[in-house]
Amino acid sequence: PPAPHPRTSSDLSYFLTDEEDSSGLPQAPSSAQPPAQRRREELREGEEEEEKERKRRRGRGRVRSEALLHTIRKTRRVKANDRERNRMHNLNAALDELRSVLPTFPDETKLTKIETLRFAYNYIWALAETLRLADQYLQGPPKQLLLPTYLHPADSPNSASSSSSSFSPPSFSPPSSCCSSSPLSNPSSPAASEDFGCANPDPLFFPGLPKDLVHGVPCFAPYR
DNA sequence: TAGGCCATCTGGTCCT
DNA sequence: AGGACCAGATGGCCTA
Repeated sequence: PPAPHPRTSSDLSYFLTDEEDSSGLPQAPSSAQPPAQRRREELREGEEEEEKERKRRRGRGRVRSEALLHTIRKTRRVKANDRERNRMHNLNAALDELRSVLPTFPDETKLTKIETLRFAYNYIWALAETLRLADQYLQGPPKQLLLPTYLHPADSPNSASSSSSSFSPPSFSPPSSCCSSSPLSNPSSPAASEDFGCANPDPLFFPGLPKDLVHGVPCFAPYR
């Protein structure tokens, strides 16, 4: 697991300069306490200060010392940071969920955020295209059906990560809901995407369609 | 070592 | 007023 980020709001000392430490503000609890606990206590302190301030305001007008204002601002900032961190965690969780339903190559490193979004775009497009062509087939089967396939980000010539240009996946696993778990040939090699035809498309990737129709699969890259 | 990716903080703006 | 959202800044980690 990745090491925790060294700079988090859990460590309140990050917010305190030397100057602030000597300003008479409540000092952060002893560093012997876990940072999270320290932060919670700091937060409680700030909330208490805020409550006192509210009462004071209700009572006899606004009397705020600079130190108090500073504490209140700091408390709000810490809360906002927590919310923002949580929001980003939720966003990342959603991205992870999206990754989990996309086809992946064995031993492939995790897709980056931008790759995940672009790949999802392509993948959905390819699935929609497959449905459309399958529908065409049902209207009247052509001799040969050209099915679309998505372009894996690792294969995309316009990939966000140019560093992946040397990537040469031997096979990939389709989503579990798609078909068998047997390794499938990669339907979109860079060369194939140039001439719009993949040499060895695997029919397993197109469940429910006659094998002889799944042939000469073109490789599209709708997202640029 | 440079560049890419990421997590986090931060202040501004919008919304409820 | 407070929370959500956003974009810029910053610094750490990793890889070529």
